[in-house]
Amino acid sequence: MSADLHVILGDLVSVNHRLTRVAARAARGTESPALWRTLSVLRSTGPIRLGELADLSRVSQPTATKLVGGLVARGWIERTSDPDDARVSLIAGTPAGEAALAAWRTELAAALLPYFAGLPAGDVETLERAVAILRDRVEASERTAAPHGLAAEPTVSAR
Amino acid sequence: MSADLHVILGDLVSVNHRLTRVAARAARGTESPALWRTLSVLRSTGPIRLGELADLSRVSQPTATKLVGGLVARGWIERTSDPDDARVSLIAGTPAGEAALAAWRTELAAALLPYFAGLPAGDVETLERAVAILRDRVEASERTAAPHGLAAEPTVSAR
DNA sequence: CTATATACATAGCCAAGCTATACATCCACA
DNA sequence: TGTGGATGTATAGCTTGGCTATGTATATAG
Repeated sequence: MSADLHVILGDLVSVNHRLTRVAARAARGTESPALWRTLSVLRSTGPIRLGELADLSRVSQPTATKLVGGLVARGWIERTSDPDDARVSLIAGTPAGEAALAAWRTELAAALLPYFAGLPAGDVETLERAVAILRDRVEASERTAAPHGLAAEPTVSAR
Repeated sequence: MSADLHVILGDLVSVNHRLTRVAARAARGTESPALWRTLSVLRSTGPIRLGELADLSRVSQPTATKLVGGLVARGWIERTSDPDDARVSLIAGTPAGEAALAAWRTELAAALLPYFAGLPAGDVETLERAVAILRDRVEASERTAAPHGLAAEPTVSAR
């Protein structure tokens, strides 16, 4: 018998926060969750303008500006100006950024692996499906979130 | 067939970060994830000393000191001194703290609910089981958490 | 051609995380 | 019975990521 969705969502967010701490400590030194999140959004959308990036990342525009600054400094993204509108800057990931993101994911997964060692195959599959469900919901919310009508392009299934 | 656990874990952390942003924006004004996390740890352990709280919360001791300060200021926890050891302060939740935590969870869940509306019963159940699995792993890691000092090396049972 | 709207940047604040270090207390042992 | 090292917390000071409010440049409408 399934508990109320309310309860599940509360538990989900709680356990997420705890897992985040475990991950942060497991992957010592390699931190900057916000940067990875931003990169990961960029990767799933392709080049977009800064405002769109902010909306999709669910952060304010000034926060996006800051994060973009950090990513550019690391050479993980590039800004180009829109020829049709001098106000906007288009943000795109670089190969270096993609490589860094992949490296982080690998390292993080390796660090977390011991905590999940010996997990029954059925549980692994449950986690996999849960991740898919969550990603779907999050991305659906992103699609309806962007007040920039232009962003309506059916978001590429991120993977 | 199930993808590699590595990939699943990487995806899990990624989607967690995104979900965290969604939750943060959904539950506007009611923020302070770290406080809730701390309260929630306390609630599941009962009164403990500050150092233990830091280890279980997976934060450094100074960070725990800060968080505890904030929680005391809000009347959500209490510190009492250990009669047997004048150095330690014992931290315990208060009824007010428990009520606040419950209220937050309710509010958060309500805010997230729209994103998950119309989720098939099977998916709900998957999420529920995933939450249970994750909680189990996180708490197992807490049990073997670093006794103090250096990084938490998960004592692997099956490597 | 001005006025308003839009896209981004800047300023300035706060919370949460960290390391390094200081302080207070306990405990082992001569 | 001191006294030196261990242990538990606190303090200092830094960084990052988040926010609101506001400034600046460009676009567009009338």
